[in-house]
Amino acid sequence: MMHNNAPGVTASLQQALAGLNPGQREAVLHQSSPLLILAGAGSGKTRVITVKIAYQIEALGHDPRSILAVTFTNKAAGEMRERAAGLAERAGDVTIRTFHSFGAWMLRRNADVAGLPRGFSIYDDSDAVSLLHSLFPERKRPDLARYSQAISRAKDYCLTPEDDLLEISEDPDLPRIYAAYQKRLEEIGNVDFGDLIMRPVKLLESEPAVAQRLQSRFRSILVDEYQDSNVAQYRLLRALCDQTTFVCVVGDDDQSIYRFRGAEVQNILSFSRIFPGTRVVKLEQNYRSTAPILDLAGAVVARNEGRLGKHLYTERTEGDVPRLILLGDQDQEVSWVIEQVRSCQREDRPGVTAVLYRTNAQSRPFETALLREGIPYRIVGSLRFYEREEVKDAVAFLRFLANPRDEVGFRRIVNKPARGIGAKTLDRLLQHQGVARGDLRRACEYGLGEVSKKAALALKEFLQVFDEMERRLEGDQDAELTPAGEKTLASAVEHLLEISGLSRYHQEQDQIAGTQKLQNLEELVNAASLYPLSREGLVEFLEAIELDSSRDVASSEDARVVLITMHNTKGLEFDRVIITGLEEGLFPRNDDPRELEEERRLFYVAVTRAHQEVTLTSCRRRRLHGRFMDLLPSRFLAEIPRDLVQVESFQGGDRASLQDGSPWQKGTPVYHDDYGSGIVIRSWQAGAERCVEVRFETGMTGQFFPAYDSSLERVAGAENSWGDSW
DNA sequence: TTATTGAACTTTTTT
DNA sequence: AGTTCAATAA
Repeated sequence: MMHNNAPGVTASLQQALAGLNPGQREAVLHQSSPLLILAGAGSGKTRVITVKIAYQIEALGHDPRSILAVTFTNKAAGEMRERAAGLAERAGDVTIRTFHSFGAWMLRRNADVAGLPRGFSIYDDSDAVSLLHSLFPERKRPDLARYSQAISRAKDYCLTPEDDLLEISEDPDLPRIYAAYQKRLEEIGNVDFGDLIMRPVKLLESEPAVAQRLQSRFRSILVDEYQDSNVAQYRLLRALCDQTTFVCVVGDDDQSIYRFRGAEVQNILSFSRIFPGTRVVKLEQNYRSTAPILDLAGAVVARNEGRLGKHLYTERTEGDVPRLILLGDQDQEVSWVIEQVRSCQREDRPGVTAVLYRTNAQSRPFETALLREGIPYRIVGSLRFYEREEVKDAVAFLRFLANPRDEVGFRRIVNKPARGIGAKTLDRLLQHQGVARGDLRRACEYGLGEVSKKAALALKEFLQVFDEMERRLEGDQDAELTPAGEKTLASAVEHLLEISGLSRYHQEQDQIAGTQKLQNLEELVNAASLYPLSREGLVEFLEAIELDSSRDVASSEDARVVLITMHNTKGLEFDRVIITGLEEGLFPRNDDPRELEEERRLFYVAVTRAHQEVTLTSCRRRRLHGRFMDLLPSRFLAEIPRDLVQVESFQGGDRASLQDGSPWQKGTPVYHDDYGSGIVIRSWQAGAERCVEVRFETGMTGQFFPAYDSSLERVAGAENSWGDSW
C-alpha cells in the first residue's frame, strides 16, 4: 500500500514521510499489531509519533478524536500537540495529555461514578504531608514525609491500604496511616497525584460501562517515554485497551530514570510478551550528537545489565572529544563554567550551553555567579511556580472556593494573612466539621458563637471573601473582557487577592525581604486570563496549575545558559552540555547496585543531550550540607575508556605525587586492620609527611599517614582498574 | 494570639 | 546555609 499520495494527505505530511529513515518509516506505517518503538536518544522519536498521528488521520482516515497520545510531561505534550498540528489540520482533536492530566480528565467526566465532587483539587506532595500532619499531629514532619512517599509509591503500584505493603515499606504503621490518609482525602473530596492514575484504573475495572465507553472512543493509543511508566500507568493502559485497540509505546530502556517514583523498566522490557504479536522497531540512528559524544554515553551505559541492547550510530563522525575537567573545589567549578560561557560569548559561538547537576541544591552557586557576572541564564525547575509560598496561598484560596471541604487549603489560609485565628479557634471550628458534612465554611458559621469576639469578627470577614467570590463567579460585575469579548477569571483572581489581603501581605513581605512575591501573584493573575469566569473555568485553571509544575517564573527565554537537573533534561537538547559534580556520593549518589544502574542511565541521558560538546567536571572538595567534604571522582569516570575523554586537571599536586616515586602512589592496593582492603586513591606530600587517601571495599574512605599508622599496609598484587585509567 | 528568637535539621531526582 | 520548628515574651 502506498499512502503517500492518498487524497487529503497534506504537503507537510508527505514531506515528513519522505524524510524518514527506514526504521522511522516502518514505525509510522505499522498498524496491524501492537508496536514497540525502541527509540534511542536523539533518534527522532517525537518526529515519529507526530508523523504517525498525522498519518493515521490523513492517510488512514482515522477520526482524530479516536486517537489518544500520552506523554509524561506537560512540555512534551505541548510540543507533540504543536508538531502534530503542523502535519495534520485536524490534529487539534487528538487527545494529547500527560498520564496525570488524562487521569484527571477521566475523573472529572466521571466524577459522580467515581464519588468525587466536580470541583475536586489535586494535592501535591506537600499538601499530602499537610494532610497527614492534620491527622497525626503528634508525628514529626520528616516521618510524615516518609509516609507520604510510601503512600504515593503504593499508589504507583496500585496498592490499597488493605493490600500487602511490605514491598513498599516494612513499617507496621504504614497500612493504618495510609488508610486514615485515604479516608480523609476522600472525605475532603480531593485527590493526590497517585489517585490520578489509580482511581481511573479502579474505575475502569469496576465500571464496565465506563470502560466500554472509553474503549470505543480511543481506538489508537500511543504512549511516549514508556520506560518511565509505573505499574499503575501500565494497568491504566491495559484497561483502556480492548482486543482491537491499536497500541504503540515508544521508549528507551537506557533512559529509564524514574525508578524512585515507581517507574518500572519491566514495563518496556516485557511489553512484547504482554501484548502478543508485538512488532519491535529499533531507532538507532542518532541525529543529535557527534560520534565522540555517543561513544562516551554508550561506553558507560554498556556496563548495565538487563538492557534490551541498542547501539546508537551517527553520520556526524567529526567532533571534539569530550573533556573531563578535574577541579579543586566547587568555587573553581563555578569559575570554570563561567569562563566557558564567557569564551563562548567572546568567540561569538552560537547556541545554548546547559549546566547540568544532580541535585537542585547545586544550582545556587552557579546562579549567584551568573547573576554577579551579568550573564543572562534560565533555570529550569528548581523553584517551581506552584510551589512558591505566595502562589500556594493564592491557590489555597481558590481551592477552598472551589471545594469548601478542602481542609488543607483551609488550614493554610484561615489565618493568612494573620487575622487573629489561632490554633484554639481553629480547633473549635473543626469540631463542627462533621455536622457540616465537611463543608468548612458552614463549620465556621456554626462555630461563630464559640470563639472570641476578635476571632468571630475576623472569621466573618474571612467568610465574606468567599461569598463575594461566589457572586463574582456567578454574576458578572466588573469582569474584564478578553479581546474576544469573553469574561475571564483574571479579574476575579485579582479581586480575590485584594479582598483576602494576600496582595497587601505579600507586598509587605517583598519590602522586608526584597522578594518578588507580588510579581508572582501578578503572574498568576495573568495565567488566569486564559480561563473563563465560571466555576468550571476556576476548576480548569486550578488543574492546570496543579499539574503543570514546569511553568517557570519570568524566565528569560533567549538566555544562552541553562541551569538544569539531569532529570529535567529528559527530552531536551543543547548545543553544549557541562555535566558538573561527577563525584562519588553526589553522582552516583550511593552504592546500591540497582540505583547504580539507574544513575548510569542518568549519565547516559545527560551526555546524549548535547549536539556539539560535552564537558564533565569533578571536584576534589565540595561544600555539602554546609560543611566541606573531601570527595572522590565519580566511578563513572573510571568506567570511561581512556581515549574517549580528554583530561584537564586543575587540581594541582597530583602530578607531583605521581612522579615522586613514593611507594604509596595512587592505585596502590592496601589493607587496613580495621577497615579491610582498599586502594590508594590520592597520595600527596603534606609537609614532610606522606599522606594518602584510601578508598575501602566497603565504600568508606579515609586519610592516613602511613609512616605513623602501622595498621595500614601495602598489599602486593593485582593492579587496580581505576586511578590508572586517567 | 502573635512575633521574635534561637536551635535543629535538611538534601536526590518529579508528575 | 537556609529554612523550618519550638520556646518565650509581648
